[in-house]
Amino acid sequence: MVAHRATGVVPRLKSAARREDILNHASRLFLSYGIAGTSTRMIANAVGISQPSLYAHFATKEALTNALSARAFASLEDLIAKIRSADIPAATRLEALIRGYIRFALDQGAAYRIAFMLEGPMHEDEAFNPDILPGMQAFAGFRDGLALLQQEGHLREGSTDHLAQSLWASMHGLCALLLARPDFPWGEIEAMIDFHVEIILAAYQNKA
Amino acid sequence: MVAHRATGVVPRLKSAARREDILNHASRLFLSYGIAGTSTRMIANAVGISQPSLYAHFATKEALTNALSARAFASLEDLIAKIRSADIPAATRLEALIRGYIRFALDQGAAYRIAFMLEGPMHEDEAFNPDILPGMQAFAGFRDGLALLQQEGHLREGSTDHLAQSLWASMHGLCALLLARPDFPWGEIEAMIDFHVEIILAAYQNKA
DNA sequence: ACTGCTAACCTATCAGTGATAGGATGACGC
DNA sequence: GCGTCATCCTATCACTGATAGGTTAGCAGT
Repeated sequence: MVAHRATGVVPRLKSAARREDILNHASRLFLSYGIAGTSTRMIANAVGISQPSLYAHFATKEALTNALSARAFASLEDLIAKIRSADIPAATRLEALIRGYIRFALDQGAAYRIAFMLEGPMHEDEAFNPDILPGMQAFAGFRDGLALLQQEGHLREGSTDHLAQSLWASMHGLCALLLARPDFPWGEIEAMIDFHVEIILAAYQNKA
Repeated sequence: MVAHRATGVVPRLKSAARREDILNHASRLFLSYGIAGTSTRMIANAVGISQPSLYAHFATKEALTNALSARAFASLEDLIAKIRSADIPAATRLEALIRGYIRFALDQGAAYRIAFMLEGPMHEDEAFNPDILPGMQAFAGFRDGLALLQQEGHLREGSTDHLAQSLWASMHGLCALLLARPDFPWGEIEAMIDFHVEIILAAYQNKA
C-alpha cells in the first residue's frame, strides 16, 4: 500500500473533519465485513492515513465503535422525537414508533449491533458504562413518548418503565434475530415484521 | 508457564474426553471473560495442554464456540421436549415454555450469546450456515410444541410459523438485552421478567 | 520574511492473537 | 520387542490493536 500522505494525495484535515471522515469509512467497512472483521489498518487505508493516526481521534477501536453507535443513536433519538411531535393521530402514534424503531434498527444494522448486540460487561455489578449513554437517551425519549400515550389513554395501564422496557425488548428481539441470523429461513421478512408489529401493538395498546 | 505434559501432571486423554474437557474449560472462561476476551492460549492453559493441541479437536476457535452452542442447544431442545411432555395442564404449558426458555438463556448466557448474539453472515443471500442447526432444531421443537397448543385451543390462531418466530423474538429480546446490557438500570430484574412474561402470555395465548 | 510552535502525520516496533508445520512420545496390537 | 498411530509438543507464521518517538505542514507573532 502506497503512503498516500507522502504524495500529498490525502490532504491534512482539521481534527473534527478527519474524525467524521474516519467514522464514515469505518461505518461502511463494518457494514461490509463486520466489526471484528474490520481492522484498524483497513480503516486507515480507506481513509488514506496511517493506522496509528487513528489513535489521535479515538483512544481505542472500541471508542471508535462507540462513537459510531453514539452517532446512530442521536439520529434514533431525533427519529423518536420527530414521531412524538408529528402530526399523526395519537391512536396510530404507537405503531409509528414501533415501525420507526424497527426500520431504524434494520437500516442502521452496524451501529445497532454495536449499541445492543455486542458483548457487554461480564458482571452486572460492574461500573456503569457511560458509552451506552446515547442509547439510554434514546430510550428515555421512547419512554417519555409512551408516558404521554399512556396519559392520553392509548397505552395500557401499568408501570411506564416496565412497559417501555418490555416493549423495547419485544421490538429488539425481532431486530436482533433478523440482524444476527439473516440466514435463518424467515420466510417473507416484511410479512413477518407486519405480523410481529400487529401482535405487540395489540399487546401494549389500550383496548379502547 | 510450565509444560504440564512433560511432568505428566495432565495425562493423555482419549480424544472424546479431551474434547469435553476443552469445552468445559472454554465455557467457564467465556462466561468470565467473554468470547473475544478468551484466547486459545488461555483455554489451553486451563486444560493443561499446548495451544496448538486445541486444533486437533476444533478446526478454528469459531468451531469451538459453535460446538459449545450446539451442546447448550441440545439441552434446550431437551428442556423444551420435557416441558412439552410434562404432566402440566395445557393451559399453563405456554407459560412454562416461555419461562423455561428465558431461564435457560440467562443461565447459559455464554452459549446463548454464541448462538444468537454474535455477528452472523453479513449478507442475507450468503450460504446457509450449518452451525446454527442445533438452534434450529430447538426452534423446531418449540414450533411443534406451539402447534400442539394451537390445536388444543390454547394458542391464538394464525400461521404457526409466524407465531413461533414472533414469540421467539419477544422472548429473545428480553434475554438479549439483559445479557448484552447488564449495566442498564433495569430495576428489579425478576419483576421485569414477570411483567414481560405476563404481557406476551396475554398476547399469544388464546383468550378462552 | 523569518521564526517557533503546534497539530497532524509518519515509520518502526511492541506484545498478543489465531493458526500451521513438523517433530517427539507414549500406549496399544501383533 | 516393534511398528504404528493418536496425542501432544516447540517453533513460527501473518496479522491484530496499540505505543514510542521523530517529521512536517501551516499558522501566529515579530
